[in-house]
Amino acid sequence: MKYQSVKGMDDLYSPEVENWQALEARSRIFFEAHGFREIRTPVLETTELFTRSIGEASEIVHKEMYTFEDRGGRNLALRPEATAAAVRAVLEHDLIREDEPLYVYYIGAMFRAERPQAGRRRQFHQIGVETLNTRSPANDAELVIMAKNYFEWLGLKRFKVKVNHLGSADDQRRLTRTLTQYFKPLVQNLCKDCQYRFDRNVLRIFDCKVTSCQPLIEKAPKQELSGSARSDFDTILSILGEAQVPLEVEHRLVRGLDYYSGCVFEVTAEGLGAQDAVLAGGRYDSLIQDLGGPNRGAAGFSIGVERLLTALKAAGTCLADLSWGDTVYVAALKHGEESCRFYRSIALGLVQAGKRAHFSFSQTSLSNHLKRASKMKVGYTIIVGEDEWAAREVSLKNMATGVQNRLKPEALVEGFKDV
RNA sequence: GUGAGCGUAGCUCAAUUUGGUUAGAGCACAAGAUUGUGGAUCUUGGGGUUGCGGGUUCAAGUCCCGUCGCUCACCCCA
Repeated sequence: MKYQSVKGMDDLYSPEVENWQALEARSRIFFEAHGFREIRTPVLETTELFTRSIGEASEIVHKEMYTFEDRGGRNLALRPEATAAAVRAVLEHDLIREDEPLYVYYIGAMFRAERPQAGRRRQFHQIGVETLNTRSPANDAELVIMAKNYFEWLGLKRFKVKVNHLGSADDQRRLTRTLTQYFKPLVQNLCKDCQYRFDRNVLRIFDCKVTSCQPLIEKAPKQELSGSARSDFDTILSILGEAQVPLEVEHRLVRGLDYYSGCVFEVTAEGLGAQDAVLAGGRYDSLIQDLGGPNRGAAGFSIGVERLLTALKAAGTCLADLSWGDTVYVAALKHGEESCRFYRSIALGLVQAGKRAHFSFSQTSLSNHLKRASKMKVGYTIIVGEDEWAAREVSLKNMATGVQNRLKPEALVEGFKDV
């Protein structure tokens, strides 16, 4: 085979594509019902937008971005995520009003040059929301509650909600200091990856899954929230408790994008393999200002579409109706210019009747036509053979009951009632 | 970027203890039994450079090397 799709980038077609269509449609309904409006931004942005927002040192920017120089010498990147782009667009068009929160959502393709594996593609898709110009802990809690309702509404049965609070900037600096002190004498006992993390970002050691590191991590000092961070997190937890969101406070939950600042959360689902996070998000209070805007807080989350569809499938939930019950199989046995016009009028009648039509021009026996129609599980079959053609009529057959009527094409729409 | 596993028909897989004639089966597809009436059954049929290239051998789907691709995991993340 000469050509194939680029590694980690998939083609999508029926019947899988119908699930995507259904998920996108339902997500739009859900988030628009919650006051969010869609924002569509280009897949290409200047590389700097991402190095600024996600962080120069982050893995994503460091080695996973598709970057290139265009003909004008501009450094561009395929977006690895959408939050920075959404904020850029909102600032560029001055969409933030003084005392009004701005709710936007997006659906689209993201790109990261990682080695593909289960739940990880180089082109993948996210559905995400951003609540801009918000500061209150209640807002963060609402996001988590909305996420929970969204998954339940879609029919995802078993999922876990994990939350954490990264603390104030001071808290984070202090934790980094104490962790560095704590791990310093233990470095040689840590795994190779953790030794690397120790040098680059101690907080990441919490992500380690190597068993030999676990005892050391268990005993490591936890984040001690101070002042408003403490009270904000308490407020969030109590709202989520009232809303009966079953959650786990995961002190080890740290996000890999530098712009996250306060409350962070994650939803994991079953049946996903090693990459089991289906949603992740949190507060990013300094990003708007970092990108040249006013000092306004914000929070949001994004959902991995591929992972969500996998999890829904594992949960036995089917979003798309793939039945062919409203499809009409047309056995077009006559060929020629005049019969072609005849078929076009039939097609029009079917559209008016709200049916889908599958025209088959195969030169095969009627018996085989009906065999195919049966296998496709269509609701009706229209036969136009010698007899019908001579009278310029059609035979309409109900495949479930076997009832069949001869009709003029004009009477076709009404005819569905009688078979 | 690191590691492991796997590439045989459209799909899922076979092919005796390092090898032995013409690489098989199920599903799917197509035709017929039924020349204008379907889902079952039966019969028949089309389909393959065994991913690609090289090597060892009288002989390679099978063994060796390389290469490409896929998968899973690490890493990272949605």
